[in-house]
Amino acid sequence: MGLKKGPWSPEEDQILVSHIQQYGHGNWRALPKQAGLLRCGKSCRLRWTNYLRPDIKRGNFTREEEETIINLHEMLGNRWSAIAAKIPGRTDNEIKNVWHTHLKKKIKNYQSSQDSKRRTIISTPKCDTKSLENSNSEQNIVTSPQQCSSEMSSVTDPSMEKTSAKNEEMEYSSEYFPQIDESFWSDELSEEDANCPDANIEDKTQVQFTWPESVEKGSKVDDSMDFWYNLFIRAGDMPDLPEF
DNA sequence: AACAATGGCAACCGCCACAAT
DNA sequence: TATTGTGGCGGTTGCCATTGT
Repeated sequence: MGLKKGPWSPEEDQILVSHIQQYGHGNWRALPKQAGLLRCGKSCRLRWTNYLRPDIKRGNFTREEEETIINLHEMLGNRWSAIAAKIPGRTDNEIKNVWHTHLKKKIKNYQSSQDSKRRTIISTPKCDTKSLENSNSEQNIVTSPQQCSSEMSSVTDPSMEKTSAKNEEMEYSSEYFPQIDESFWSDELSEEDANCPDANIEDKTQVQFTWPESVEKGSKVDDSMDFWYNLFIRAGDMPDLPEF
């Protein structure tokens, strides 16, 4: 009753900081009353942990921090507090925000450019694209590991309904997310990506089968290679794979 | 210059886990 | 064992600044 909400004023910040410096924050619920703040304890705790704590690091995230977030998110998912615990001076809220506003988009763009680079399907005579088509009646092209894996899951469980949220989850799934390289950190498409020969191709069955040069044995891309390998096995033909 | 659309971020909300009673 | 209080977490909202038309 009568509690203030919304943005904190500098005066409120000052009161909270000096009270915590003097008495600590043993009991958040009791704190605002003791400090003379018209805020709920929860609001005080959030303000302190996300903004006023002396060990908070302000300013833009460094490239190393962003990379750490991406790697940890790959391992931990949306466990922001666990991720924050590994990045000194950053809060879970801040990391969550930077993920949703910057990194998610970056990853999406990067994935599409990488998918475009290693897009499948085979123009060599050894590859039987017809059988690929037959194995997938709805679409005659498999454009990405993500798309493929979702389609395969629908094969194993045709009744399964996928919501858009689920699809988005698949889209951002890192199962086939390759190691990031320099191009990831650019907001612009690289010249190479922009000129990617299959970017505008209409007949995607004619797309050349290539692995990106950056792929190295032992990288996470190996998982997707296994995937493609299995797919070709299913399709009944196997293209020549490059040596590493 | 005015308005609309978009993005970034701080703050709030609802839920959950856990400890104390 | 059930209830209550508290802190913590992740998802969401809403404000404000910036950008586009």
